[in-house]
Amino acid sequence: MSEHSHQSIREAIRERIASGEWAPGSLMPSEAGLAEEYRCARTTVNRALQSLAEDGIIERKRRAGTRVKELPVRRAKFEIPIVRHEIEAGGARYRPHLLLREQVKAPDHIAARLRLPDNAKALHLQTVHLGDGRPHAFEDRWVNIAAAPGILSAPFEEISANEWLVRHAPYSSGDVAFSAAPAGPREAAALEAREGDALFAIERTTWREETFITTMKLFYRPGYKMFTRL
Amino acid sequence: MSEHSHQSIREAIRERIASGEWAPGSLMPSEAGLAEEYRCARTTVNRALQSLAEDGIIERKRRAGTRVKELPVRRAKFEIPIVRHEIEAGGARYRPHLLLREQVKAPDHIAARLRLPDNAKALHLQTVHLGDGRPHAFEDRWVNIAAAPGILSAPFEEISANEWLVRHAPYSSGDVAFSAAPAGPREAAALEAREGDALFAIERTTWREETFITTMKLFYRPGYKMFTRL
DNA sequence: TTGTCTATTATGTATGCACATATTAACGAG
DNA sequence: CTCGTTAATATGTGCATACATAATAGACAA
Repeated sequence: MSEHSHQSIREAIRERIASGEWAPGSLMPSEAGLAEEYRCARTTVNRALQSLAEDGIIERKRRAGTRVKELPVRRAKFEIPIVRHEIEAGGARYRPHLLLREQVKAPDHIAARLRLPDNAKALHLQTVHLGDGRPHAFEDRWVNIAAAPGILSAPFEEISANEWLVRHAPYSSGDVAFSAAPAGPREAAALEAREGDALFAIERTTWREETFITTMKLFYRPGYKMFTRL
Repeated sequence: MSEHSHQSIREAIRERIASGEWAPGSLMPSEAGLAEEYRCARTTVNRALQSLAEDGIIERKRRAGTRVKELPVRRAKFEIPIVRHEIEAGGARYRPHLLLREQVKAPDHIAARLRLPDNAKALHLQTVHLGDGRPHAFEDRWVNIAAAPGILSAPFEEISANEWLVRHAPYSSGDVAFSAAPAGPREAAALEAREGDALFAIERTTWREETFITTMKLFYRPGYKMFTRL
């Protein structure tokens, strides 16, 4: 009878929701009630319900109680892929190949995104990520040099810019955008694709406190898919 | 001094990691140690650390202790977008427009994905999601009729198939794939785009227990981006 | 009727404690 | 020195309790 563990209770409740026992939008029993039903402490039920709330399955409000979400917006938790891991997971040998490394004044939209002072130079990097020598993704990156001391002498033939930055300029937050983009001449050449091919792209900008560190756009080879589970 | 709340402790620790106080890969103080430092119960520190572990920032092992991840794989939690919400969030009026509704034998790759018995018919739906009358996304969906009783008489002129299914055939799990695809004649016509345009696409298959409910592919209008935050 | 105050209630969270469990380190027998 | 046993230790988790906080319902007054 008593399945007392926040995980099992979580799954039991989730199942009861899925079965329709509590309709979308309807009020569920209180923590105290469920605790009695499952013969466990309220703390345990609380943990189970908080977990379900985090996943967007239920909604909780003080005093008002817990209710099943009308439209269970599934909050998928997925990992921002690290290119090297993707490639190695496929059994291939990873190698980053640096195509371009220059210090120049960044174009306006990049300077704005990194909040660079006027006329400041930034580090511009272009890399192809290779798996067993074949192109997997093309990366176009701008780095705020002031925010990443030492980057000018980093050995990007051995380690990718991403990994160097993670180790030497830890960031606290960032934003990400996923999109589809047609391959331009640059991307087509780097990925051995045709101009105009539909490429899956990830843009990412990261910062720490008020300091912007880097912004990049990653174009995957044609046909790439990013998977996750609900 | 004593900031005792799992949230504030979580942020404090996160900040200390970001600042480099504990290098990637290195061992952090034990829960007991941190509890003493922050003058709170071990339970509270435990909660803070579990939360950081969920986000992929630290790694914990019994007896071995807690260590900062070498490559902090950021586990971004983001919401699988609901088209209606996206459109309404932009201030536009949402309307689904049903282009096709047929009961036919599903093509092999669809039948396989839904685990349909041989020669079983499935419900095939094609919908354009409109915002203020302009196309926002094109949806191509197959539904396992046996898993969604009543769907044959659902009023898809008023409610989108997605919302009908969420309410009447709750699912417990699913998988999702993001990709880029060139617009075919169908997508181009529905989205008022040109053939070959790069479209952002989401594929989703959902099931409950062992029963597959539906599989669909959603093509967004050219230029669409999906945002999230780390 | 309308607005304000108050009591009630469900969730949020901190605490101290006990015990479970995985893993490592130390130890001892051969 | 090697292998297997045992002890030590950090995290995992449950419980009872206490109090905080938000939101609501109800009482009461204007």
